[in-house]
Amino acid sequence: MEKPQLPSGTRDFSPQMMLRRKYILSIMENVFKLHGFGAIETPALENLKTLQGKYGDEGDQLLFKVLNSGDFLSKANDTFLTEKNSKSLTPQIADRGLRYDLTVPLARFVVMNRDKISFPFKRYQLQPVWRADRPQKGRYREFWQCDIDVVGANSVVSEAELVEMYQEVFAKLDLGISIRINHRGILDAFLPVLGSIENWNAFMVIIDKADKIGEDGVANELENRGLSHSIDAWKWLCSTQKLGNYNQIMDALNQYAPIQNESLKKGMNEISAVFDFVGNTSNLQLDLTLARGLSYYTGCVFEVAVNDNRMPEDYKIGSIGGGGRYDNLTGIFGLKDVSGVGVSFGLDRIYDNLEAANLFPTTLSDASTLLICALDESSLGYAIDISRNLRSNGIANEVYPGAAKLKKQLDYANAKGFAYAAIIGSTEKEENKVSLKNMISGDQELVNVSDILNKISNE
RNA sequence: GCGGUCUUAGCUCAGUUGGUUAGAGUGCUAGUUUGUGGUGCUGGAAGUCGCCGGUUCGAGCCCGGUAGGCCGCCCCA
Repeated sequence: MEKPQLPSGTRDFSPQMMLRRKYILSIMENVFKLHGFGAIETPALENLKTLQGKYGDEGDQLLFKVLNSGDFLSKANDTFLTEKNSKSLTPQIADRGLRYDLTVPLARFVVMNRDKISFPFKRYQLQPVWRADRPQKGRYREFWQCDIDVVGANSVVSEAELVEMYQEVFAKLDLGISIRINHRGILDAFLPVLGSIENWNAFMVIIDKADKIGEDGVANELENRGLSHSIDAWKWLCSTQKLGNYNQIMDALNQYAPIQNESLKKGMNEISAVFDFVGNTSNLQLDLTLARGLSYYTGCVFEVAVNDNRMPEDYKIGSIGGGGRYDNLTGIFGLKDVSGVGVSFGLDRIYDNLEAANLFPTTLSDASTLLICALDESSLGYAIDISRNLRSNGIANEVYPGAAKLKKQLDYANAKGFAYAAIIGSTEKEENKVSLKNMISGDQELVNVSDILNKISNE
C-alpha cells in the first residue's frame, strides 16, 4: 500500500487552521479596501522568461520550473543530453515556472493591461507563491504573500500610506511589530567609499548579517573579503545604530564627509518626508544597515519584524513583511518611467507568530448553532423540514446524517461545538415539537417548532 | 546547494548491553436498562518499528544508501 505523503515544504490546512488563516486574511483585506486598493489575481504559472533575471542568481535557482507537455525531450539538444548538462538543457525542456513572488507578475500585469488601468494603480493580491528553498521553521516551499502596491506614482505619500497600513493590520491582529526603513539612495551614497559596484554588492551582503554575527564579525568578514578600506564606514554605520532616534541619525548622515553626494540627498529627503507623513512613528526605525536582497529596489526599503513581549523567548523566525520602491520593473516589459512601491505581508509567518504567542481569538468558530438529531429513520423527514425552515431564517444548522444512537450524535455535537441540539423522536414528531437541549448547560425542554428561533436567539 | 539531527498504532511518545507473540496515553469502535453528551466501567480493532540493502543463528536496536520532518549555513515571507 502506498503511504500518503506531501511534497517537502507543503502543508494541508485543516478547518481550524483555515479559520485562523481567513481571520488574518480578512483583517488585511479590510484594511486594504479602506485604503482604496482593489484585488487582482494572476496565474500560478508564468513563463520562465517573465520570472528569470528579476531576483538575482540566488532567486533564479529557487524557481520551480515546470516541464513542457508532450514529448519535451525531442526538441532538446543532443549534446546537452549526453553531457547531462542540466543548466543548458533546462531552457529547452521547461518554458514555464511557478511564480516566485507577486511583484513581478504585477509588473507584467500592469504592462499588459496599461490601456485598461488608470494610474496610480492600487492593487492588492492574496495568493500563494513557490520557492524551491530548503524548508525550515517559518520557511515553506509554498506560502502566501499578501501584497499591496501603488504603481504609477512616485510620491512618498505612498510609502507613508504603506507604513500606516502595516501599523493598522498588526494593530488589529494585536501583534507588536517594528518596521525598519532605509533608502537605496543612502546605501548607494557609499559607492565612492567602496570603489566599485562589485565591492558595494559584497559590502551589502556582509552588513546584512550584522544582527547574526555582530559588529566585529562583520568587520572580520570585510577584512577577509579584501574590503578592509570599508571598515571605517562600517564602524560609522554601527555608531549610527546606537543613536536613539531618527533625527540624530539624520544629523550624523549630514556630517559624515565620505558620502556627501546627490544620492544621499535624495534618499534623506524621501526618508524625512516619510517620517513627516506617518502619523505615529513610534515603531518605525531608520536602519542604515537594512539592505534587502531583491535586486529591483531603487528607493525606500522596508522590513517588518515581530516585536512583542508575549512571544516565547526562543521563538525566532525571520521577517514577516517587507518591500520597497522599484522604479524600473515595468521597464523590463517595455513600459518605461512607471514607478511602483509595494510591501508584502507573509501570511504563514504571521500565522506562526500568532500561534506561538497564543494570540488568536478564542471565539473563532465555524460551528453551526444547532444540530438536529433524529432518533429513528421515520423522523428524518421531519428533521429535514425543520432544518430547511431554520436555515431560511438564517440559523446555521445541520441534520445528523442518519438515525444513529443518540450518544453518538451528542458526541458529534460536542466535538464540533454546537450550542444546541434538537432531539426528535416519535413523540416530538407527533406533537410538532422538538426537545431543545442547551449543550453547555445541559438543560432541555420540549418546545414548539415555531419557538425554536426565539429560544436560540434569546439566549 | 552544504552540514547536523530525528522518523515505532490516526495523534503524542516508551522500548534497557541486538534475543520469544513490540507497549502506554489519547483518539476510534462496541457494550454497559428502553431516547441523553462533555467526567464512570468492561471489551475490541489498529503497527511489514519511514523505505531499500547489508552484518548476524537472530535487527525496532549495529552498518550503508534513500525519502521526509526539525535545526544551523545560504537566502528570504
